[in-house]
Amino acid sequence: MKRCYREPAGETLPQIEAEVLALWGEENILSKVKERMRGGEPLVFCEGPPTANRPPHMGDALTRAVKDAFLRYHIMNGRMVVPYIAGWDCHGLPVELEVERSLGVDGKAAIESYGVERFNALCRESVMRYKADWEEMSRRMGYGIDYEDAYLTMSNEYIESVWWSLKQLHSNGLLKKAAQVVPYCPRCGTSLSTHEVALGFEETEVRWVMVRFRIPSLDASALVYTESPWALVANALLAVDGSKRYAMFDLAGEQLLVAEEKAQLLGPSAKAVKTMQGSELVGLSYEPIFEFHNFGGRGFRIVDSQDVSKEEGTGIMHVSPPYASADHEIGAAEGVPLFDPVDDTGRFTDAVPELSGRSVHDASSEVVRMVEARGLLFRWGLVRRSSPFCWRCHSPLMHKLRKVWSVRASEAKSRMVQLNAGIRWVPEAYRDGRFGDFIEDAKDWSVSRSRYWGTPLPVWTCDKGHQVCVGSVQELSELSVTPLPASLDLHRPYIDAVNLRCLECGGQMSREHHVMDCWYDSGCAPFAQYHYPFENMAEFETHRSIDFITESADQTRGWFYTQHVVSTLLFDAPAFRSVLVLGHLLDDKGRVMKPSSGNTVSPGEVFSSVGADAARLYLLGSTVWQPVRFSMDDVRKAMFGTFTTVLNLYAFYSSNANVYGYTGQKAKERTHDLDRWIVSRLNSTVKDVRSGFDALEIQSAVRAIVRFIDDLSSWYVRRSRRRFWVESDPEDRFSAHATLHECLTSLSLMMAPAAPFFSDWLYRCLMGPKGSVHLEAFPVADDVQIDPSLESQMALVRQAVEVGRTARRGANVKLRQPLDEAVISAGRDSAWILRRYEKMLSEELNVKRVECVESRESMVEFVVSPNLRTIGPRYKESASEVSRMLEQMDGNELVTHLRAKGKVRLGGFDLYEEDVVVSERQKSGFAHASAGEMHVYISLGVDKRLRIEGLAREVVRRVQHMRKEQGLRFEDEVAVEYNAHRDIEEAITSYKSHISHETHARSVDRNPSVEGARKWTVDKMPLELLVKRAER
RNA sequence: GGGCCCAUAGCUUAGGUUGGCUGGAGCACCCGGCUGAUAACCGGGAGGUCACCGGUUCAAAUCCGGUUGGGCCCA
Repeated sequence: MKRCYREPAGETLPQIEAEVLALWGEENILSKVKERMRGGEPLVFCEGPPTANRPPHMGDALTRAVKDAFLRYHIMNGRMVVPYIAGWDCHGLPVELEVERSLGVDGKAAIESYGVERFNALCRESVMRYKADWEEMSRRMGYGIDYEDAYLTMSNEYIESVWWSLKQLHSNGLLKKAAQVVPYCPRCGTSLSTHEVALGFEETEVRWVMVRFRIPSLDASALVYTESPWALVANALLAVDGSKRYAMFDLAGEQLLVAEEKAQLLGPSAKAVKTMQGSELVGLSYEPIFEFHNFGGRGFRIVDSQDVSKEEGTGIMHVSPPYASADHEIGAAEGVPLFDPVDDTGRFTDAVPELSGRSVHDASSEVVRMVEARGLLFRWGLVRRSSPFCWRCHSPLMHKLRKVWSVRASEAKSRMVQLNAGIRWVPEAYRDGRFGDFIEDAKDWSVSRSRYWGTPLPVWTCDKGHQVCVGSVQELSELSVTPLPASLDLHRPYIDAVNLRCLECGGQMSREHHVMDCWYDSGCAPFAQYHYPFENMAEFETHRSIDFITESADQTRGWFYTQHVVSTLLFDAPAFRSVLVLGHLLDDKGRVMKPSSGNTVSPGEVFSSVGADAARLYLLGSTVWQPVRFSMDDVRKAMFGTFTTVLNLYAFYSSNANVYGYTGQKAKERTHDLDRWIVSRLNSTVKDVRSGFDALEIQSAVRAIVRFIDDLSSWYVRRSRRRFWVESDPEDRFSAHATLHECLTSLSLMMAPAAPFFSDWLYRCLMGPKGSVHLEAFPVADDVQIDPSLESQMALVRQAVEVGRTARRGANVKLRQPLDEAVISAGRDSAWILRRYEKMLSEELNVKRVECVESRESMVEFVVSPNLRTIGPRYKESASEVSRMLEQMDGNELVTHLRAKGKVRLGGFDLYEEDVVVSERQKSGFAHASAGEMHVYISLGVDKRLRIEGLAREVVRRVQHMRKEQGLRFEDEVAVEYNAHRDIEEAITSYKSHISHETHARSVDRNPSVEGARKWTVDKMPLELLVKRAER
């Protein structure tokens, strides 16, 4: 016989995936998908570019699974994803650090002596290497997107788009250079933006000190608290809040000055001697702790500042202008000359001979000693603080005055808030919560970095201070003093060699040696991925905003933010319209997966062990915006059943379809309840899955699919089994085959976004190897096929079956033993429904008859006993006679009478309802179980006829078992020989044709001396069986 | 110290917007069934103070307030 369908032969999920992956490669499936979606309604997407500086981990796989499922779903629905390309974040400190490490060099001086050209070449190589790792992982997990045309933030085209944006900002006054106190990494020698700082908080112990500043005119010492003792070296001023009260305290004979409200700092023994207004202190001079600089006579005074009130401490703040932004503002306002004794590596210069060459963080304890040596240390201690570290090299950060370029994000605060209101956030709380709060308080964004591997800041200046911000390669070439080389790499050091002619004075201009914050690069991705505005004008102009992005929650201050800033300033439009924020991936113990904790799981290992689809289905079935706990074991446990069940459903389908020559023809009208039911369930499921995807609640889509698989397996196929091979009713057989075919095909389509490999494998098995599930449309629910009342009826039937089986089990009667009768009581409506399914119920419960009743009264025996509390006083000495008579009565009869008439006359005595205690007893001879209103009673009597039938089924079962052991296909015929106990023999002879039919036996013969037979015991009776493949 | 999110069986979790019959599943465990899906399939049992305290209500896992614990973010 020609077999139309491939029959599974023990393939595992990873094997199936490897097979499908190879097919996709051979067929170049991606180009077919792209071709298919051409002309569809655009869906603008942007891959949040992973930084190609480390191998991908499982958390990255989660993000990609979500992106992929989303895109596949919409592609199947006819959307055209633009631009449908991968993207890679190539620049920045992370990459440089990786190279520094591999070269064994540390710091900028070492890089310069190694050579920027060679250094940047290595950076490029490093990026390409990690990019390859990422592509490998992404392809293996089925992330369908164009990797060949991926955007790279290091490409000349991308850089040109970034330059274009910078020129727009520059000409609108939104990109400016100014001296600012900024977070600074001494090791990396560059400043960081506020949101970069946010990425690197770590818990550490910080040394605090309280020091004395002598104020000769008061004959007292001002107490000052600080957690950066080293900055005392550059102290220029003290500041108080003029509007506050201050007090002088006497403590062990010493006069100490602090804010009045801070008295508790000094302890109970301190006595206030005198109080004064802060403004009275302003203008007083104090004795400097150190005199490394004299500040031209403008320093060592007490000044007034609003910033003091915000400070923790004593209410008196020491001011060291280069190391805090508030301090810098105060210093500038007071006209204090700048004194910055710290170099770019964070070390003290020769201006502080005692500390020269020591890094500021190391020097704190030495500074404390120096203060102590001068007798000015009041107290010190350690405190746990979460303080900022460099998000990449983990050096402690400092604040430092730098000339930096910054983007005036603060000027667009309110517009950013307005535009954010139109963005759909999932979960919603991010919009006004974490993200909304952040943009409401947006700070200027310092974007220049004094580094090497990055988009060069395209600003050139001449001797006269004229400035030009170049916005394209074309413009560069026009302004260049010498012709540009044919293929100019826009990176350093090549770009540094390009000098421009100043249009204002004709002088020569050279480039500012900064590169851009790599977050600025990625913030430009929405338009730079198209090389806008140099190419693809239409693609970008028609949409402006991305339709959908998704990344993990840490991008709230990262990519989500930088895109929003750039897009608001440049286009006055939101960068994206909807965003799904993902939670972190946790390990099996609920801890965050981090390379530093050593608890990461390698995606490759997961995919080859349990399969990418299983991992995907597991991840996508979780509530992805909350932290997701992940362990390989969980994936195996949770998903193994789902895939093997579908695989076995298909195995069942294919073996039957092959034997009966069914090849996928459509069903005509469906009449069988089970067919109509599963098709209804199928269409309901399609609805649920769609609404899950549409609402960005992918987990509810996945769960609906899993529920359907369970219904298909545990009810539809189980109940329909025999229909698949029934010879007598080919119409019905056809209907069953066609229905299962339709269910499996739709299932493969529904599973395609979440499990792209297995679904395609299944689809090709069902529909032929030429097609692919990914070139098909996502199923559309047909409302006409949905029959809610049928679905609820079937649920009722399943409940009745479950209760009935519980009853059998309670009485310890195996399902294989046929019984006479089941009585189901379930209330009027339910009984009415169940009657329709009596045949199904009798098969499932293996009874000859099913009776559905509305009340269970007939199944209950009433037991009556006398209530002596009322009878006793009334009938005195006759009471015992009344009791005896009562106990002999038929309970049911008595109760019926009593309930109808209200009293009963018994041997001359009147009895009322109150005189009779009625209790219920299950009718004997029945097993009983109940659930809610539903009660099922099953008759337990087994007469000879039932016993013989049961024995016949035992024989069938054993023959089937032996067939399977011999690996026979079910169409193979066998010859059976037996020798058995008399009773079993009687069963075999009575049911010979049934047994032959069920087991495909050509002959069933008794043989008293059968050789090589298997010995069984059935109900303590011997049974010897020999099953051989029948000769043709 | 502030903000956001979370807490349901041993584990993973549904339900919570819209308060309402007995709080559903899956895994693991124990028990069983089926036998033309068989290294498959199906069922049952046990297991819950719905974190805690208080409030609103005829009625709270659900709404409100607080407490504790956890996660993330910030200062």
